[in-house]
Amino acid sequence: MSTPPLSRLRAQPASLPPSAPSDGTRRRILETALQLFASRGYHDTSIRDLAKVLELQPSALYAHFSSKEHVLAELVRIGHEAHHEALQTALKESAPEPRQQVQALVRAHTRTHAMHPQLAVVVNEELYALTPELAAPAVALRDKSAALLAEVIERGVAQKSFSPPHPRVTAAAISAMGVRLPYWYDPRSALDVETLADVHAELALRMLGATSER
Amino acid sequence: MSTPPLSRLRAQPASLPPSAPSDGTRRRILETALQLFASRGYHDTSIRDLAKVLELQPSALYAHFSSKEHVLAELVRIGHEAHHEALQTALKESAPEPRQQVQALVRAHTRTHAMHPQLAVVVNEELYALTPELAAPAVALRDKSAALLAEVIERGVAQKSFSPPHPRVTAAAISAMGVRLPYWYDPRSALDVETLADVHAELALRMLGATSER
DNA sequence: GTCTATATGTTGATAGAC
DNA sequence: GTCTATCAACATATAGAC
Repeated sequence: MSTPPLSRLRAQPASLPPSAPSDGTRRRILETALQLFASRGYHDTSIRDLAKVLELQPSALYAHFSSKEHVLAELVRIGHEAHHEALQTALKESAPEPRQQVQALVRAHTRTHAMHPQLAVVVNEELYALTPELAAPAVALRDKSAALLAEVIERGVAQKSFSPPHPRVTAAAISAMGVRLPYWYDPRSALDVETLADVHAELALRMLGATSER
Repeated sequence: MSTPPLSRLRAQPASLPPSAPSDGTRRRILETALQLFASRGYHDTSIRDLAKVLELQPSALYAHFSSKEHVLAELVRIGHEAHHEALQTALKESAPEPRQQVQALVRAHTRTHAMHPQLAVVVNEELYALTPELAAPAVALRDKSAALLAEVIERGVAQKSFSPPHPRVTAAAISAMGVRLPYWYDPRSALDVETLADVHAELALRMLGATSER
């Protein structure tokens, strides 16, 4: 780890979604690893660093995870599953019109990234530190999540509710708003998450050429 | 480095902007480091990995850079300077109206990220691997670049050419489109860089509530 | 499930010859 | 400016006692 330079992410308590294990030590390891991986990166965090913060001996960690890589894989799994489930739930609870569905998807996407910024960063920046076998389930979920938005946009274009300048590029731009959030948004700022989600939903509709009608 | 898992970035020839040193070995080191840092990350690339690709002994690198960190620092410097200069030039050559200036800034931002994707990734993901002293000049340039866009938006809002739902969040969303480009855009695809830049400029104007009038 | 102790390989960086 | 050789520190992971 060497001496701490800049931190990649604003310091804040590591936040795991409720789907994470509730068990004692295993959860503590995941939370601490999340904090360290998010601020210094996976490769710059050693098993020793992790054990030190946990006030355990390095060897004790191997009673809970078979390798450092499996700790990361578990975080990546949790992150992708929480994100995908949030999107699916949002879609299911939304009215069937493309306009409302885009709003629902964007709000869920934004909320997830704003409320679990460390997890978002680790999932996005450290996925490629995993062997293809361990990364595969996450990559599959990623594709499914992207398809949810793409399909809604496609439907909106087909029924002329949307008129984006380029559907694929616009979908990427909409996704990017959320993905970049952890790097500048401070959840303790005056701007609360729900307002932020509303603004992102409005920006998405503008990009798609749909008026907001709220 | 261990065995290559997934690559972080689509494989493609490392592309340094013209401002990089033209000299022989020093430039070769930078190009190779850029390729490796972009695909595997700084901390997962060893001096030995770098030397191997260059067909040099590890010790030979120290005749050109005083440390591994200084190689990264040089890449980060080149990347930030090229980006900032592109934005400044775009502004200078643009008409003075906020609408045209936003188009110019977004086009330059997008071109830079599309044409030098590895550099963009390394600059954005590995900046925090540097000690604060080595990172400081880049951080300063970053702030100046962000201010260029913020000021144009502010001016457009003041003179009622723009009506973004939230100027700061909208500025972040506009920037995010470009920053996320390297992760999905393939410069060899049918979508050429100038078309992409046009689409991003149009999306930015839509977010700002300015009609395009092209 | 935690500890002490250690095996085994890799790391960034340097010394000194040519 | 490159080489060979090497140092000291650190890495992940394991063995075996309690």
